[in-house]
Formats: sequence, structure tokens, C-alpha cells
Amino acid sequence: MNPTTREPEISLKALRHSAAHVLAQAVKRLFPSAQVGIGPATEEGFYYDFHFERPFSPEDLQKIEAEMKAIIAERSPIVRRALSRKEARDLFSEKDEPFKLEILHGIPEESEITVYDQGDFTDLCRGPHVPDTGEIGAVKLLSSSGAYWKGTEGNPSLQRIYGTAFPTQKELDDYLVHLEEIRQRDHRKLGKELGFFKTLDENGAGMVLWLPRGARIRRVIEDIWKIRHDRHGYQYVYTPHIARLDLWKKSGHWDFYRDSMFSPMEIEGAEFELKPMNCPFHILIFKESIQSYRDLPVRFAELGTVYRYERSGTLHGLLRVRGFTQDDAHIFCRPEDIATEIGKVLKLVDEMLLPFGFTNRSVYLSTRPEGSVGSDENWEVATRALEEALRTSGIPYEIDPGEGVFYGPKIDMKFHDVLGRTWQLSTIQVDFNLPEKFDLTYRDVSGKDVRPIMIHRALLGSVERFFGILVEHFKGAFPLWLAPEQVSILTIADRHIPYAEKIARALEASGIRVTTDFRNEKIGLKIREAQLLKVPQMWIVGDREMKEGTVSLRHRDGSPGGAIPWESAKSDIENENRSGLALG
RNA sequence: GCCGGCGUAGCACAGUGGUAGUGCAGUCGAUUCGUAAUCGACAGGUCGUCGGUUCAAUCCCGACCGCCGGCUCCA
Repeated sequence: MNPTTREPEISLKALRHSAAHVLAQAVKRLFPSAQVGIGPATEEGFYYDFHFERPFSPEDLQKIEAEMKAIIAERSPIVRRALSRKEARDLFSEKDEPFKLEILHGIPEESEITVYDQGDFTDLCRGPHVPDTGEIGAVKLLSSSGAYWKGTEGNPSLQRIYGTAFPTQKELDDYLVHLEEIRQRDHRKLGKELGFFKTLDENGAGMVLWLPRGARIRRVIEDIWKIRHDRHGYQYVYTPHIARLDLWKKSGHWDFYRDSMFSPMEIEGAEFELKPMNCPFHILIFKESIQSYRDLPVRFAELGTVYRYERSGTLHGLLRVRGFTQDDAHIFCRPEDIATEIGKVLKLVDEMLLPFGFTNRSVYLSTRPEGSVGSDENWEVATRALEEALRTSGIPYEIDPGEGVFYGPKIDMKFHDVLGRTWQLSTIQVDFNLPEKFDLTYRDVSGKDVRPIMIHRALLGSVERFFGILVEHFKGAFPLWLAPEQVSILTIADRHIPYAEKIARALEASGIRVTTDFRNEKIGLKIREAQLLKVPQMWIVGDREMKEGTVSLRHRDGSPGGAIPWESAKSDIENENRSGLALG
């Protein structure tokens, strides 16, 4: 791109950081009483926070953007200047910038204080910046919102203006196309258009109603999940949605996570609580059924729906809800079996996620955090076991120091979707805490009672969230084996209905998801509607097909598949279903 | 929860201090028509909920519920 740029990502960051300064300069020109907060570059652009007596309107943003373009056209040099502490203090006192003074106050004694000048604007900043404002080839303001000073609730509320900048207009235009693509893929938009799910005011925020078309996809996902877990030696269990509050007190959830739990309800004098997790139930099942090392490892799996209080402002489609289904399982094993068990889970992660096209991932091993429970020895053993499992599986990973859960180390996996966005899906966590709290033991070979290790793991995370991600990943066009309707049979005229009906019954009998459109409508309309619903295959039947025992195949992308005998079209789908479900 | 925006028929959207429209979907009728929208008629809304201001509110004000963009949070 730019031959003079040796480190493009660093220079793009500098460019955007400079664009943030230009934003602040523009705001100060148009609204001199606005006070500046901070204005960094971000992954995709930049923002700047301002304290101002009224909110910025979209019209304000337009004016500010125009002013920014004027500043860029001025090509003001951006000049670094080192100041003494006192000079800096005087400068920002005089400018009446209390937030800058607060930042200044927080800079360690030994650090150098620098400011950057550009035209009539000076900002406290450690840089780096591009040499002059003219380097910013293209800039656009995207949105504004509230933000707390220093991100802390209770601090003054500032107004944050977001924007992005690129060296060239072409790159900005490409980015805007990318944003539009993300908007088009939004699972909330597609979920509505394609009839996948609903959240209703009447029903309550963050509670998902799965409509039939979404539910069909969910069922396929759950079927695959159950089949693979059966094969990996898991035992499926069912547990209730509420439990006595005492159980949550014993597990420690009530102490640690009460803020995220719904309020208890009273039933005949005892308090009950909606479950935020499945683990205590699985522990109770363990306690009831396992005594000997001969029974280990034992793996209890459940698609368990849990309820967590999330603040109203954080809810987001299917990605952040208050009731969701974890693809949960708990493995109880001897300490010496941790690495083997983790290795098996890693294999299962692949088997579960590869079919959905999640081939790219980043893996993180999180180690012991501050204020954790458990002995040094336990942490040491478990962390080493996780590393060993990753190494044996040949999975590259990064260490996330101190990011483990308080009860044990964990492996997190982030997967990349078709747009390159990353989603944390799988998590595997070792737990020393709960076996202790519930005094779990098994009888060892030597006849001693030994505490088992517990492993929590979820592969998809939550079925709701995973589905939302899939909708965006596939843009609503689910692959044949996963689509809510795999085939739509479209008739040309009423006289073709019996033939079409016969085929439809045969498909149903083979477990193929089929819909029919026998309406007295023109074939063009039927095709259009099936295509808008992203049905993978349309089978059109008219006089010719009826006579020859064929169907005329049309794919949802509009490409024709020609006339083929319907039995062979049927077995093609059966084959795809078998490989998709790994039943073959 | 906080800051800002928003909430009109199933969906997408107009609109006004004197109780509302358009398109698609729906229903009915006609059409039986071969690869992305056949024609016509009809019907459909206590304008998110509750309260207030007013002779009169969907429109103004307040609270609540929900949605959107962020902040914060995310065991």
C-alpha cells in the first residue's frame, strides 16, 4: 500500500489517534465550552470523550465531520513538545480542561510529559502521531453515545463520539461496505425475516421464543450434540430449573454471584432459586451414584437452561439473554486423569465445531488469578495437565496469565467466523472448589477416600448464542444438512399435487425436512418466496417431471440443477444428512 | 443499571393537539399460468403501558415496559 510505511498497523493506529485529535480540535472550534476527556485509537477507528452541556445530535456530528475535513485540508503539522509538570499544569488550567489535569496528576513522577500541537489545538498525549493532519486521507464519524469518565460508574458521564479513519478514501469505502455487510448479517434482522426466533415485550426482555424454523435448526444442532456426546462416553442427565436456595448457598454461588441471580421465591416457607448454573445438580447426581475409582471418570452432560440476571442495557438479541441453554457437562475424574480427559474434550470440540465451518481458532490457557482457592499443588498439577493436553493434541495456544477462574485454570477457545470476527465458544475449566464444598469423594485402589477433580466444559457456550453466531456466519443460508427446510416442492398446476405429495411423503419418511407449496400461484412467485426463505433446494414438478418421474432442481442461489429422478435427488440429501450428523 | 435515540396494523414505514394512512403480508373471488412478485375486492390499529396537562392527546409532560447505539458487566 504505502511503501514508506514500514509497520502499517502501527502507522494506521497513529493515523487514527491523530484523527481523534482532529475530532477534538473540531469540537473545540465549534463548541468551545466542551471539555475534552480521552481520545484513543481503537481496533477499527477512534473515539474521543467530551463533557458538554447537551448531547451531540446527528446534525452536530455532520458539522463536526465537516470541520474535521477542513482541519485535514489545512495540513497543520502535528508537533511533539516535552513540558515540565508545572508548564503542563498551567497550560491545561488555563484551557480549563479538568479531565486533562486529572490525567496529568496520574502520570508517574519519572515519566516525561508531552503534548502535541496542531494548529490552534494542543492535547496532552504520549503519541505517536502522523507528521501532519493532511496524512489523514479519509475520515468518517459513525456514532455517539454516553460513556463514564474512566469507564467507572458514578463518574461524570461524558459523550463519546466514534469515528474511523484510513489513509485513502477507497479503504474507508471498503470499510463502510464491510459495516453494511455486518448489518445485513445481523442475526436479529435475519431472525425476524426468516422466522427463527422472537423476543416479546409481553414475555419479558432477554427471554427467547424459538419459532418453528429456528427450532428445527436447534434440534439438528442438539441431535448432533447428543450423538457425539454419547459416543464420547457422556451420560445425559436432566435437572430441574429451580432448587432450594440452600443448595446455592452451599455451592457458593449465592455468595459469589448473587448479583447475577434472580431473586429467590418462597414456597411453603422454604426459599427456592432459579438456576444460574447446572453444576450443583450434577454434583448431587455424582454424590448419589459414584463411590469407587472404578466408576471414574464419569461424565454428566446436559443441555441445561439457566437463568441469569443481566442488566437491561446489556441484552442483545440472542448473544446476550437472561435465559439460555448451556451445552454443559461435568467430568469427575482422578487428579492423574486430568490431562487425558482434557485431551478427549479437545477432540470433541473439533468434532462438534468443524462441521459448522469453524476451522480457525485461537486458544488461551488461563492461569491462577489473585484471590483464588485451592492449594499450590493443585493449581500446579492442573495447569500442567492442561498444557500437556494441548501439547499432546498439537494445538498452539497462548497463556493468559492470571485470567483463570478463582476455582481453577481453564482453556478458552475463540473461533473465527467468515467475516473474521472472533467469538468465544468453548471453555474447559478445572474446578477444585466444588468437590471440596460438597465433600465429594471416591474410594481409591488403596481403600482411601480421595477427592475427585471436577471439569466444567461447554463447547458451544450457549445454544442461543451459538445459533445467533451461526445465523451471522451463514447469513441465514444454512447448509443443506442444517437448514430448517431442506427441500421445497413447488407445483406448476393443481394436477401435479398428487405426484408432489407422494414425493413429499417419501422425503418425510426418510427424515428429510420438506415443505410443499401447492398454492394456486405462478411458479415465479413460489420460487421467489422459497428463495427469500433461503431454502437450499427447490424441486419443481410439472407435466414433464410427472411423466418422467423426475424433479426439476433449482438451488437457492438461482442456479439450475436440471431434471433428475426424484429418488436419486432424495438419496443425495440423505447422504448429506448422514455426513452432517456424522451418522455415517 | 447509566448516557443518548426510538416504540404507529403480522412486517417495513408515512403522518397530525380535534381519536390515523401507504406498501407487503392476510381473507375472499377470478386465474391452472414452467424458474425471483397474476388481477380485483375486502378486512385489519384502544398509535408500547399507566398516569397527568387540555374542552380535546397517538401527538405535550411524567413514570414504567421494551427495542437500538454505546458505557459498565459477562462465574
